[in-house]
Amino acid sequence: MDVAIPQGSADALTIAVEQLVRHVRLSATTGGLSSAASFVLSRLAREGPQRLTELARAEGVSQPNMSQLVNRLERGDLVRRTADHSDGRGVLVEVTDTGVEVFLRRRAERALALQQLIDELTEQEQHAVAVALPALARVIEDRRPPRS
Amino acid sequence: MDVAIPQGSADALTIAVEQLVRHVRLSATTGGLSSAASFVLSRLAREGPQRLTELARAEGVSQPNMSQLVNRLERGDLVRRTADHSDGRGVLVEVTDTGVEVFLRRRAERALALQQLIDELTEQEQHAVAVALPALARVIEDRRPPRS
DNA sequence: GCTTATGCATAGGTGCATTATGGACTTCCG
DNA sequence: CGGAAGTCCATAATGCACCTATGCATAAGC
Repeated sequence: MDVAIPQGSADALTIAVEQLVRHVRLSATTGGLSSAASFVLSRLAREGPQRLTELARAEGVSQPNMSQLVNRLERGDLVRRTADHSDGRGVLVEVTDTGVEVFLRRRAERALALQQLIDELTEQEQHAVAVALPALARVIEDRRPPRS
Repeated sequence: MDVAIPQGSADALTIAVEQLVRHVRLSATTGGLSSAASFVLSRLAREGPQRLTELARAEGVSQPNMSQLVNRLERGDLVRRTADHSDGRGVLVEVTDTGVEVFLRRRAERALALQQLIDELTEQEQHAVAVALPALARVIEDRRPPRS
């Protein structure tokens, strides 16, 4: 069975990405805030209260999933459900002060962990990372156009 | 609430990483082989049959988790449990032909998806990605030293 | 005002992770 | 040799993150 991986190939990069993904997910446990939860808090902090369905679409997950996620966040006093006065069906999700605080702390922790990784790279590699990661994030963002 | 992100900072890179993580996880569903499963198949294909505990340690997950994961893989005919004749307690996990095939197909799919992202980058950014991702994978690998 | 569409919650299922626990086997040592 | 200790693995119970299917409530259309 030939599973060898040519250096620098798309396969090699794929494996590197998966390694990175796994590392982030495993180290994410510390701090008690999952990746999904962090994304939601980040969005709410950036853009203010939002409709639940809006959140689900923006995060690319199903509406029931977002309902559950908001439930968990609500249990931890990180977000709050409020009524939408302009639409009796709607629910506005709003980040709490605690939520902002926890989110910022977690983001700092993650940044520190990433920095520790980056510190072990050569200078050239560090520069490559500073270019590559935002570039990838950019095309990922562009790829999910707001299907309003 | 100030959640602004300075360009190029560790925070910005952290967010880029999380974007990448989310993208991979969302696109991972297609193909029916999770990240964890893929890692195990990859290792078994590369290194041959291994002890369950060995796998768990190598992948950095708990032993019960690996038990369950092997159960699921076994259900899908992707791996096989065999007895370790030199140790009655042990279980050797072995990838099946189907497992290798499925794994290779999935890896090709992921590589294609990544390639599509990379194709949208500038040439300079592409070069940065080719340097940065393997470098990060390397330091992540180094960071999990074999605590025998 | 009735029908249709939308927003959300709930139920039920899967996968991935954890800790706690127990059974089977090996190993070590007296 | 035989009992104690350690190792390997499985199971149980729990939590999060995802899904589809379904149903209720409200809004919007005719």
